[in-house]
Amino acid sequence: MATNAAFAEIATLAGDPARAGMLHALMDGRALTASELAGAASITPQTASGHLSKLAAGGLLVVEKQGRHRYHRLASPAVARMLESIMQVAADQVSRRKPVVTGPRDRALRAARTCYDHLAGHLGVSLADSLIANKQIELTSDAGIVTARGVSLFDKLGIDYATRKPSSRARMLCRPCLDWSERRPHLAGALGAALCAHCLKSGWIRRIDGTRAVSVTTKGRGAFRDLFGIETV
Amino acid sequence: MATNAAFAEIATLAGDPARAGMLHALMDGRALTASELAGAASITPQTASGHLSKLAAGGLLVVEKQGRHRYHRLASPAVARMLESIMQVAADQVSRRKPVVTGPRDRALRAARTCYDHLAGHLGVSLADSLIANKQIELTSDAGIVTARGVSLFDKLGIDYATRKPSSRARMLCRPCLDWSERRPHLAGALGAALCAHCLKSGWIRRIDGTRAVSVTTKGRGAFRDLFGIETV
DNA sequence: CCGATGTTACGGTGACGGCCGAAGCGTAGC
DNA sequence: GCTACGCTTCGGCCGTCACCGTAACATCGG
Repeated sequence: MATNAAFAEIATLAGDPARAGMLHALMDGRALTASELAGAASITPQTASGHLSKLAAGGLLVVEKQGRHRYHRLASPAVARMLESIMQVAADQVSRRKPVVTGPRDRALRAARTCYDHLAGHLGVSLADSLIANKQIELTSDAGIVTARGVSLFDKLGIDYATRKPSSRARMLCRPCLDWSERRPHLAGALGAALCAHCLKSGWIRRIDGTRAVSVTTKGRGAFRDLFGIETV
Repeated sequence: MATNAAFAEIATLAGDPARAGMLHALMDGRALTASELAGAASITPQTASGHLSKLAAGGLLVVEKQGRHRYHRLASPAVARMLESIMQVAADQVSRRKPVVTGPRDRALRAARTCYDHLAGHLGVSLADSLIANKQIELTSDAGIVTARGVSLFDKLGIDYATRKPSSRARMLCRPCLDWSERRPHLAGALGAALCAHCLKSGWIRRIDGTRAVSVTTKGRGAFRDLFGIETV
């Protein structure tokens, strides 16, 4: 079967430690240069270049030329979802072997980070918990919906959660995404992306240098407390 | 980062052609013996044995001893979803290069097959289309819901689509799954699994020997025509 | 035009891993 | 017990691929 070979090819591309590191670094949805990715994967630029051409040839990345820089980005949300799903399975195995190894440098990542286009980490899970507790969304392991209460909340915040809305406004769709550090679902999908964008735009959170981690601003601390009852550290 | 190594390990496990073939064969959710899997991957039993121990050690498979047979099965729905998501990315690349290569022996698979625990192929997509057209479900690329009309339909059929139902019966949750052969979403999640189980239990479809393909019975042909307006060949 | 920077191409080296043949172990049936 | 069968382990062969050094190629700034 031809699909079988293609499957193995894609998985092999993701299977190399160096390439995995680069894909991991691109999971925040931004575009990075070959040198930045080389640093992220701890390899030389020329080795990274080879990997990147393979990833691009395999359709996992798209490349954007801009002067003497070449920006690399995940090719599609489908690729991001694939990486997420692999991380979930990997997280299962890790936690099964070791109780939990909280790296000191991972603290920021575990506290709050972006996951392609939405929020993850303790902050992401807390937000989802708050929305569920206040009956603004409902989540199962497979799917999620926004309730009428949720619709009014997001309207009030001015969050445009859908380009084309389904038939009923009370039935906005969203998607759960298992958090690899918290091991509980956070909010993904179109609504998760819109919420994350709103947090960034409003200055509630800020990206930390070149990582996926984000920090909560003073303004954000107040907003999360007032709107969602979340105390951020 | 430790998670990075674990990620690469999982992806590498899925990346070998032989292992990919075995995982592919296990995608229907059943448990197969080492010999059957060796045949599916076209390798000798001793080679298969090595692969299977690695897959089990990596947590992708669980093994069940039964006499002198050892049955291998996907470890969890999360693993199945991971494989699905890789197939989706792989399908994108395949179709991008070649117009579409319909293997003669794949005909049955493309017509109707199981995808871990739900229906896929032309039949699966047609079912989803019918449910959408009749406003019994709504699907986006991320999520889906069952409408009130859908609830009454599944109640009438006696399909128990959820163990614990969410607050409102009119808002049952389901999940879309991009079909790799049809390239359009079909119905997955708890509802998809329940619907597939009902089709099997009612004798509407039957598994074809040891493959993922299913055939529509005469009884099923009538049921699909009457209930969903689908003409099966 | 010239150096600096970012990126790609090539060749050689080393190691990891898949593959099979042969042999060892456990279970089932006679 | 003995034989048949399924499965696993071991040993050695071989191909593949990641890696880096060196070098060539583009682009930007001066």
